[in-house]
Amino acid sequence: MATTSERVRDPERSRTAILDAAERLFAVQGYDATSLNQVGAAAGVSRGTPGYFFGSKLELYQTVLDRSFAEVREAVRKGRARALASNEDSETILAGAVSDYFDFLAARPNFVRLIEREALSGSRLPEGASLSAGQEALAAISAELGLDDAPSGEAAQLLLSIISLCWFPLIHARTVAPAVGVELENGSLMEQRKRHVVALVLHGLRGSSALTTTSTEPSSHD
Amino acid sequence: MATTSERVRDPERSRTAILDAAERLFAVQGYDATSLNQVGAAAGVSRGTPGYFFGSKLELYQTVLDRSFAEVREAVRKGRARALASNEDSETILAGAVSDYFDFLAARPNFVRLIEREALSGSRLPEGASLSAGQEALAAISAELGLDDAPSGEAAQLLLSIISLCWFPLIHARTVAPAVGVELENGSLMEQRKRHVVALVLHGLRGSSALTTTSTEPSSHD
DNA sequence: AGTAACTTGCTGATCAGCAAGCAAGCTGCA
DNA sequence: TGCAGCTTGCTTGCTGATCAGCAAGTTACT
Repeated sequence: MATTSERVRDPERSRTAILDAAERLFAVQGYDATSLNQVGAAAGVSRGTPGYFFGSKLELYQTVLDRSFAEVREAVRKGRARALASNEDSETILAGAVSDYFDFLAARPNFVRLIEREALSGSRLPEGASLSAGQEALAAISAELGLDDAPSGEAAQLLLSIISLCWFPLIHARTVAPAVGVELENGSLMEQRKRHVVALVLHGLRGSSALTTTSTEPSSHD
Repeated sequence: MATTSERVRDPERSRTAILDAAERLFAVQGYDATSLNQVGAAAGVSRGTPGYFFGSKLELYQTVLDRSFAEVREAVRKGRARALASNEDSETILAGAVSDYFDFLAARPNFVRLIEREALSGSRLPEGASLSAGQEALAAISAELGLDDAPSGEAAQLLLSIISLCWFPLIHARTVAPAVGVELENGSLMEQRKRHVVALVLHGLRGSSALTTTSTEPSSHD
């Protein structure tokens, strides 16, 4: 109180504020379109402070990415643990997992946009962080489908389809979706979309070789 | 001497060369990261020529987009006409359409990237061009499923799922796909992905209400 | 000779990174 | 206890580079 000068020094708070601001700005505007000036202003510090804490714009960006991946990785781990501890049947677990993943992405537009921009920039994802999350998810779904090794890659293909279906409407809610007659701009319409995705995955699963090994030719297993 | 022919003047050729170069550069690098200098160089003209023909960078970009949409619209129209003229059953037509759409997108990475960047920029698509292509595709699939009016939006939801599944692997072949154990970097791996997508859509269709609840049983259902 | 098809010079704006500066607190020593 | 001197947190001035758009110039074709 007596020491309430204009600025309270708190490097941890500054660091976090800068990371939060940078994550949002990089996600919304992209890397190039975001200036350190903007990041500083949004974080309530000066133009030079992001550089002071993170060295360079690029290092700041990489720190943002790392933090996001860590969060995703943690979420996948927890989701898997919950599924393992559950007593539901495979279909119910899978339906719940798809629904949860849909909601997870919907709640993290910054993450989705950052990855999307990474993809457009042509770069690969940092192998450690992304692979560990992806492989954990793959292990979970493989186990659930009883395809632990899955040399055919069926589980991986299905997982990629689930991600595709959950991911796309978030990115293209204002572009492709309305063009084909699907409105997604409010929550209940997005819920409807989610139900369709869950149903499609379940129906696809029932008819696929993953559980029945009968539908498609087991052509070149050797 | 008389015609040193170092430069042949040909405005039509220059225009097209500039549009081609701009389409590629905008798709690969994005709007902001692409300078008119680069466009001119890639098109074999000087730094000022793109501005001379198109007025401004923004007008050049919009012309690029318009040209791309026109091509897509035409492709959808032809695909629909072909499907209408065919005598195959619904499932076969749908499987072929999904496969063709997958290949169509794979052959047009510039288009996919341009739309993706539009989505990330937050802008909507030009209503005329995108709606006409999307609604035409929707009409085609609705007719095929016997859901001409489809107040439930089932056909639109399915169409959006098809687009999601075909679109996503093209964008995320180097990001999400390898993270979950799906490699897509060569043609045969992409073919495998396509087969999975077609199978998933067909299985999902068989189990969905689209064919089983609303209309009379189609003749093909086993 | 006239006009369309280009090119080149210029201007003001923006940005990242560096370096210098300033201020807030801490540490050690009297 | 007090204060000098140092470290850390943070700001501001500067520099070289890039870019879009415009104006003025130049070349080719009719």
